[in-house]
Amino acid sequence: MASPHYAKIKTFVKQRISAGRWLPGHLIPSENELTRQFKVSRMTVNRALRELSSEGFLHRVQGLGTFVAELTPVSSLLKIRDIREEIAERGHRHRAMVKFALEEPVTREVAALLEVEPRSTVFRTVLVHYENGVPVQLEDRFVNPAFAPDLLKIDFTRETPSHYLFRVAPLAEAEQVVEACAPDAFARRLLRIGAQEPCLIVRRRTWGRSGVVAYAVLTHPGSRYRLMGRFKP
Amino acid sequence: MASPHYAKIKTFVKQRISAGRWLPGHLIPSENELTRQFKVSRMTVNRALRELSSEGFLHRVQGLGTFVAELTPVSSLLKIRDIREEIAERGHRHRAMVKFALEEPVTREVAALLEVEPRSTVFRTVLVHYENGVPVQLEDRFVNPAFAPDLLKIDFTRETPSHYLFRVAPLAEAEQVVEACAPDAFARRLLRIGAQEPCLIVRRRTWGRSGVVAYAVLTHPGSRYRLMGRFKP
DNA sequence: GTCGGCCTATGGTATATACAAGCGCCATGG
DNA sequence: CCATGGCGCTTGTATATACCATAGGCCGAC
Repeated sequence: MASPHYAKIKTFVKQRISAGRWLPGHLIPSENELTRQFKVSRMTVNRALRELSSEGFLHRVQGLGTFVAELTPVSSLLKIRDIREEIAERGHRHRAMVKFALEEPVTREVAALLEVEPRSTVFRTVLVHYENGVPVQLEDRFVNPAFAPDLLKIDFTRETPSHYLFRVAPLAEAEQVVEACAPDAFARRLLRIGAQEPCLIVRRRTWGRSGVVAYAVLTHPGSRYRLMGRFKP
Repeated sequence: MASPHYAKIKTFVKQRISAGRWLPGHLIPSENELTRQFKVSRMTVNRALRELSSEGFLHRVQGLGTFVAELTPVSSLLKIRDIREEIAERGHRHRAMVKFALEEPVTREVAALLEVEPRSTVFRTVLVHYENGVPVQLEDRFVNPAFAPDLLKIDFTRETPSHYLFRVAPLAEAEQVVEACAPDAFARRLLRIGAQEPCLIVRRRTWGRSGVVAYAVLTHPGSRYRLMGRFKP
């Protein structure tokens, strides 16, 4: 066993969380309890839990105990990241459910956004992304078939549309508009939220070398998703 | 001296770095050296340096020593704009209503965000910004008085706090977190919206040369505000 | 019933100590 | 000359202990 004790405790706790045995808000064993379970000193347990807390996995309250942090994933305002990678980076489990993936005639609005002919067809994929079993993003994506003719052959439970598009049409530019909206019935059902829960909607257009590759409407439950950006002017 | 020893050591090291006295690659004093300087135990120094290392400020090599980390490039095209200018640019009328502007003791949360002592006081300004008479932003701002001692003397109906801070403490870095939330009663009343109207909340921290200048919570009615960013990766 | 103080469990910090492990230097011996 | 091992420095980890601060429940006094 090469890795130090505190690392083993961290791994133990992270596994409980990512396996869903300890859900957000769950009170985990106290330092003294873990001290007994792992037969190490309290300082070692303290270090493990303190680090997990600073990494955002746990939430500690003096006098009360240590809780599994609420799911408030933070994603980037400035970079386009694949949600699957983001979730994996947090040590969580990602799963995608494909609602549908097909070729359909464009609406006038989408034609304008994708800069394609009004009577052409585009690919449209609708997926729900889950983090540890909780739906965190409804992805409704329109793709210009000229840039990704094989898109519909992809198994989206293994590779996200976003990741595939990065591969076949490297990102040259992006535009995002962020807003808060009440969810429609479709989003409520797929994200398993109530009508009163606000949603964070990101409308994103991405460009490759020679034009608009995709337009995506990403709907997130307000309580489970945040966007973050840090920058120097 | 409210803050713990390890935090003081962290602050000391960060100041040396941000002041440019210790440049990237510089070998900083060893744990034992700092132990003597600060008259604390080695474990305390170890914690301070270990945390700074995990936060990316330092780089440690067993057997060699602790070095100031190389610069990690952060690029972005995002800008912090003064809302008054934004509204003026759209050809609309801006008006600000000052709800209050005073000095008050910090909460623990704000103390941590502003990186000030837990029992100190900070300036707090609460304003509502109107575009053509319609409320579009509730601004709740906490300011470190050290950077803007004369803040409360400003007439905020003529110059926004944000604009004043740009003048007296030039922006070196910023961090924003965006989320969608239901408005609380206070926001509902000031923004004149219903409970079911989602809000877009931007939490923004801004840095000057030598520390966190302000923390602002900006609440916008979802139907009247959007954030947009366009960028190249 | 209500208020206030006490008790206990929790996490937060600080210390002294110990040993492990990585790196560089240098003396010693071939 | 070079190789090797010892030594001293560094950071990395682990422990036992102590005391502080906070939250919440409990119980008695009023």
